[in-house]
Amino acid sequence: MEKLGVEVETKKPKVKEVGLQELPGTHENIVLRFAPNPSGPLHIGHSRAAVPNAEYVKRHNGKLILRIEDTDPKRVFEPAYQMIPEDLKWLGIEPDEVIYQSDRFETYYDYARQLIENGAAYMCTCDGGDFKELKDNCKACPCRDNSVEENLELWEKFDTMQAGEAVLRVKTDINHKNPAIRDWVAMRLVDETHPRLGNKYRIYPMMNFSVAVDDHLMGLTHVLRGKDHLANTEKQKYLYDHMGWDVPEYIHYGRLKMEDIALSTSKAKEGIENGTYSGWDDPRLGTLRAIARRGISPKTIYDLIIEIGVKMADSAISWKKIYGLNRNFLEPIANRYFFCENPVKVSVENYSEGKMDIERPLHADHPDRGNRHLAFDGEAYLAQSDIADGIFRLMDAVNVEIDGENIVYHSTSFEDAREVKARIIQWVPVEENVNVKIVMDDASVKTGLGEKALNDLEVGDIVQFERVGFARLDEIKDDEMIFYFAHK
RNA sequence: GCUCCGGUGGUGUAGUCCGGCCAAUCAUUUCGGCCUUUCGAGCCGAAGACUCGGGUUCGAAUCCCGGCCGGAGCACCA
Repeated sequence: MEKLGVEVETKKPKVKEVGLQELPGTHENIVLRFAPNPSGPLHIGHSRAAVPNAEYVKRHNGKLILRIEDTDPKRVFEPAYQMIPEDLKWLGIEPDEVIYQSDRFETYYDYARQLIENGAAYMCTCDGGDFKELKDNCKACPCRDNSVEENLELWEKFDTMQAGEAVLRVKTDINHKNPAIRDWVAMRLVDETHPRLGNKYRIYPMMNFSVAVDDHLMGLTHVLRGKDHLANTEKQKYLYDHMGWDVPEYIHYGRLKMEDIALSTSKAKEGIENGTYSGWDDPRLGTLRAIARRGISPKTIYDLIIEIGVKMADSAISWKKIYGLNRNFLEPIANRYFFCENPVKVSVENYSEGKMDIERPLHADHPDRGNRHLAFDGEAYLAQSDIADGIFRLMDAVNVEIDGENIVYHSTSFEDAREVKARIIQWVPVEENVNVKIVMDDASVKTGLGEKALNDLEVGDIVQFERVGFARLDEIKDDEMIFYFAHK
């Protein structure tokens, strides 16, 4: 008995984690960072990195750094400097500090020099191909044996060399079983004009170098990154080792595959430039701003990413899942309205009930929100796709029988409609209505009429068009309202 | 090819480290029913999974070995 008791006690309590696993290592004064390359606005894939960082910081009252990794001028898209913080804000993420790597070149140079002085890095003037040949065969290149003095001399002259003529390499293990790890490049020459630096510098740090220096200097306790950085983590550990720094806790998460939108930032940019897409918020794109425009709640994305967590296995997220979650947010807030696509004006023969003022609640579950009013006096617009032979109930109004071109009054009560199992369809009054366009998720447009109560809406409001789906009001024009379709 | 990493319902997850409380959690999805009124919302209900084969063990989703499948990296990109 006693033995059993001891065994049970040594076991860690199994705490049910909600979504994110507990952070390894310290939970005191944690410092995390989100470090995107400013090549465009944030994509849904970026939220995979941003959200867990922000969530851990929130849970442990830590510090979140937004670090803009703009050390490759070819991959900097200037507007992204503004777009990234905007997109983070939409997600509900406010970094405690924003840092631009392009401000820190002098720092990188200091550490590069230190590394050379320690004999941990060397200037390599080999041809790239030749170096690879040697490296792949576990052979050091001739430059590796140069003295510290020779290296320092080359380092001083680095700035005057031709791009490609030399690089600074960090010594690792030339026999490392993974060739990718062997003596990686820390600094190279770049002649491109940098959007923030102009042509002030020619010596640019490689990502592995600037990231490791910054992660250390900024006191990162944990580094969350995709598993595509696994080899980089190992490379960077050599640098920590050379410098005698403590390594942070590394957490690698798997790839996030998103169905339908395999669109990379560069492809999206190209499509925008050639007119294929209307902009970064084109509904076909997977950018956060496109998703926002369609009425997807940031909370949906945030929660979904938390649910996916930071495990190493890849995951594929589907629109169905996003829509399903988002529906839970939208259902209680979105008021209901009628919309008829490709409206057809119909007159109900033999209708003699006179003018009806029909009231329908803005939301069936929230009567306190009030009612909309729809007038019916024997005529209405119906959606073309709803017109077919049979008995139909114009929702809350009358029941009609359609037979080819003829539309004849059948009855008025809902009970009569039920009795004949009439399908219930929505309609729009002929006197008072508004022109509505709905931009669908494939950028096609549904054109039709909506009820006049839509006039009370403001841009940004999300509604549910009954039997059509949820949509966000994007723009109010003089003679029409433009919605973006979210989902059913 | 080489190096490394994964594999729980259609999808996303919990459980795996420390084997039994797991005939496996929750969400989404699909299907069915309900609803004085969304054939598309809502409500209720149901369906559906441990990659395979060996081994260890009284007992394996969980530990070991092997196969299969999938992914990533192999840049003077990040």
